[in-house]
Amino acid sequence: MSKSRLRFAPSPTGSPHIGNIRTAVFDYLYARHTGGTFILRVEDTDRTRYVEGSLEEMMKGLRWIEMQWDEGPEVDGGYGPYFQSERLEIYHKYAQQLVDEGKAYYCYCTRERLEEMRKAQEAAKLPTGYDRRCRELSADEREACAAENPHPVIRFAMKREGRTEFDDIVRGRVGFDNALQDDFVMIKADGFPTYHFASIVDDHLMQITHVVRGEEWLSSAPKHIQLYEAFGWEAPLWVHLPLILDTTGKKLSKRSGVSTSFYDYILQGYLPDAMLNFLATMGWSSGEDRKLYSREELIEKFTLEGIVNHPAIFDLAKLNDLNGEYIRMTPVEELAKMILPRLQEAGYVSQSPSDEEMRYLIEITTLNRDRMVTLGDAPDLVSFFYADDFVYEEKGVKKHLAKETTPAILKSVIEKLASVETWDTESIDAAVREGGLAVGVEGGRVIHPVRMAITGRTWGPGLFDLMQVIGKDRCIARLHRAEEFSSREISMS
RNA sequence: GGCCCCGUCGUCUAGCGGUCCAGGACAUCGCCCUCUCACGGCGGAGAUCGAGGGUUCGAAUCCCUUCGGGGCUACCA
Repeated sequence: MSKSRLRFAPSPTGSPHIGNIRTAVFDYLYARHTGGTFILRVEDTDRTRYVEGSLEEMMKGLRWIEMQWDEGPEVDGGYGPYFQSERLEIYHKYAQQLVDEGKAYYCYCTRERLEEMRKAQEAAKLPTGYDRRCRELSADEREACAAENPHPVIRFAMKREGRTEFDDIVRGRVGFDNALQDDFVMIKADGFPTYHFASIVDDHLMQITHVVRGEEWLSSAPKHIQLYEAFGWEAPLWVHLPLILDTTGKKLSKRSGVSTSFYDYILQGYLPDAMLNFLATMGWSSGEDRKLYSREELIEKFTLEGIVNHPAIFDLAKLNDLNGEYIRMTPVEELAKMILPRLQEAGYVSQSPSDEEMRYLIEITTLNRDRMVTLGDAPDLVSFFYADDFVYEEKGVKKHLAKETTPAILKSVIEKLASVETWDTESIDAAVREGGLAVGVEGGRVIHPVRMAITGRTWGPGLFDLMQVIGKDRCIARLHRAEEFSSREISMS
């Protein structure tokens, strides 16, 4: 049996969509699972929707999630070119073949006429579709039409009777009445092929074995099947993936509350493997009660039979949970490197960090890892490790700094801390508690004001740990600052 | 409107005639850990398997009908 060949065929019409990447994930996983080939093909047949740079973004996105294609742009595999815009002669040749065989025909109808026809059909509550006016033109008629419209399209002559049926891997047998099918356009007036035609010619020429695509393509499958029959080619296996919906049950879109742009997730700081895990388990299940899969496990376990047939709602909470898991599984040194660029951008770390800066970063990362949902959380989470002039959190001020007793507590803690010789967590712990005891408070009553003084917030890593990392001098300076602030607050009220 | 697909806890799903008065995960709630938040641990609530008919000794699982949701209906993909 020959090797599987799957293609991911996006069109460069904008920033990569999360749903498209999910389709790519399935292509990639199955290709790898079967030891086959993962192909990237660019369906740039619509010149009006072409967006500069979107292919580059797509390739960057695929590489980011570590799904390198075996054939496609920048990787010649012998079946190219992989840009449909560079395959125009091929399409024309095959289109002409069908015309010559009477299986396709030139259509001279204007857009205006088509538009009117559609309106009339809708008004009469009839199924819309081309009325096949040009399907059986005589030579004379054709000549007359050609004079009227020098840029005809080529339409495929669909069967008018019977049914077109096929087996879909995820849905089983699916069938459509041929009488309801449309004589679709194969070659547009500008000479470019439509998706329906180009993808079939290419899939055949590139020896694609499985067509994996979204369910929105299911109803146009009869066109594709009949095209294969007309050419006498063997059709690939069909795999129509369930759609990804938003929380209102509609196809995921801009207005869905969550972003559909794959890039947004990269920017936000989701990890490639978390994203892969998330995307793979949306519409596919191994049958086990499991949530974490490594890339290798995904490849090993992925089967077409595991694809579910009902749509899935995009659940950001689940993605967040997964990402947190992956962040916690990442070794600190590595995690530190991952958040480094974000901290540099925030101005916390220099462009070429010294060893000292990196050591500090790693200590901070260790302390904050459990609280990170995405890498994007890092700058805010660690801000007080770098900036001394932070603003005190409003509710913490009320609770811990605006109290009559606070200045005395802080003063006492400063005193005890000042005499600490070995700045480790045990000594800090002891000093802070002693400082509280000296003025008659203990536990949280002393720790909370100190935390506010050191971090400006009511929550965060263990106080003594973070103080140890921040250092003695800075801690004492912050305590002084808070003490002054506290006295001011009290006198003002 | 027509055609097609889908329908198990709020969400992702397991389930493929009996071991299911339905299991796991996320979210949610409570408890524990604890200086706080988070992590972690434990526990709870949450689905009459969209509904109604069959078939069968027995159905979430098979059949029919019905309702609901979605997709497509372009010289876009």
